[in-house]
Amino acid sequence: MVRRLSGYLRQLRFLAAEGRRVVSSQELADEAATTAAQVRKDLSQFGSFGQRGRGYPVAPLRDELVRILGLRRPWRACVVGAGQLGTALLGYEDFAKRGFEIVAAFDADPARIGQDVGGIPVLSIEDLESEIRTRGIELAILTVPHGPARRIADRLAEAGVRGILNFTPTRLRARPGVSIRGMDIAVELEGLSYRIVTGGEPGGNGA
Amino acid sequence: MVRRLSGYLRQLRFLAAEGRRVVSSQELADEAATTAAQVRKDLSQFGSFGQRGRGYPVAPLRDELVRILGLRRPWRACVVGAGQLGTALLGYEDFAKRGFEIVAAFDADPARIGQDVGGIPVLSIEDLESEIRTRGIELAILTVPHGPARRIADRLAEAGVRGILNFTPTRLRARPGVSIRGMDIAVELEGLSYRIVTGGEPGGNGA
DNA sequence: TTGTATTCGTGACTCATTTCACAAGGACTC
DNA sequence: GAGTCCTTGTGAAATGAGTCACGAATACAA
Repeated sequence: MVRRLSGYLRQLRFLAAEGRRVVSSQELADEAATTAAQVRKDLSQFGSFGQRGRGYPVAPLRDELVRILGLRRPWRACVVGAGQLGTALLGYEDFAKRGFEIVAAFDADPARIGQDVGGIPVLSIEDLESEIRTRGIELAILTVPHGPARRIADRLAEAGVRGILNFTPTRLRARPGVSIRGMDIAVELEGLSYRIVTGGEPGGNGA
Repeated sequence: MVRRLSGYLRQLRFLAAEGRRVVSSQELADEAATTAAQVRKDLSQFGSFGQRGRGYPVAPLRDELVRILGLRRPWRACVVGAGQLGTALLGYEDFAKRGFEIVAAFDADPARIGQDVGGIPVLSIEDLESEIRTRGIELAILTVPHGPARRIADRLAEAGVRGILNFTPTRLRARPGVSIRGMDIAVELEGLSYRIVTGGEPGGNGA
């Protein structure tokens, strides 16, 4: 359901940039691949933002969603593991626009430590805890190999990180106070495979 | 639910490599962050693979899941967009082990076309349709910028690709016969943000 | 062989999500 | 200002997912 809220927010930002003032639940639904009733139900959980007969005011609803999703101020994030994938993510400018500021990367390889990737410093994994504290890092994107993944996730939790986006194929232990979200690419491909062979409906999950 | 099946499969492969012969629903549940009853329900949808009083035979159940998930023979896949992220994915060896063979990459940049990334050729996006047909490519991992994303997705569908794993922040139109799965990193981060500010339980989605 | 301990498979139940249907409220026309 | 057209907000119904509880089948010990 939060996925859908994200979808509405994206569309609202686009509409606001276009100068649109109001939007109907139907229009939001089309773009987010859901139904008008679903949009209204989703939004009504948090309040009554629309106007009957008119629709939803674009900018105020966008701001409301920003608030609901906890994006009023940018999150300070880091990438742990400056390998190929990690480095690719460091160059991803969209993060800043969407409210996530990547302020550091960490790696164990001395050849990489001290480098600057698009203005983001690559720090030593040895200093993980202290750097997280001094830089006020709240989120971590984990792109290390399977081997050290669990241990590093534990260290991140210990250092006070609030959320981890886990790109490793490792299932992390849940820790109180730390939200974890997995992004295993192979798992997603398996999901595709399953849908194809079972002939399920194509659309499915957010695209 | 397919996500859980993937989790069981991963664990079963691990157990098989260790030489284990049988495993209980409880044990599978622990590793996949679910319950024993859930495991049994999930598996019973496809048949009766366990033995009462003993558990599930590891190798046969693994093979059964491989079949259910459509992984009996490897899928032929390509990466479209050989930028930072695309290149990173080309180097990801786990794909082969999990049943996905990346046979080509596509890009529009002449400087990249003709290169070889870890044995995988970077082809011209102009030849997308013909190369997909001659190489028998069935899946595409889309890592192009927002601008051309929709058009390229349409071309992929036109060329007969069966599934698209969409890393772009663009919502693709559903096309009959083409399964689409979105992996928008910012959306996932927003999900983390929401869970943190609302104080929801940490564990949540697969890690 | 009998008894006890396991563990699967499954129907019944509960809980959550989604869809439906429609009254309430506002805009717009003539 | 009366009538018509939209569109939201929301209870109620329908659907789906997950949990529970227990019978059936097996292993193992005595």
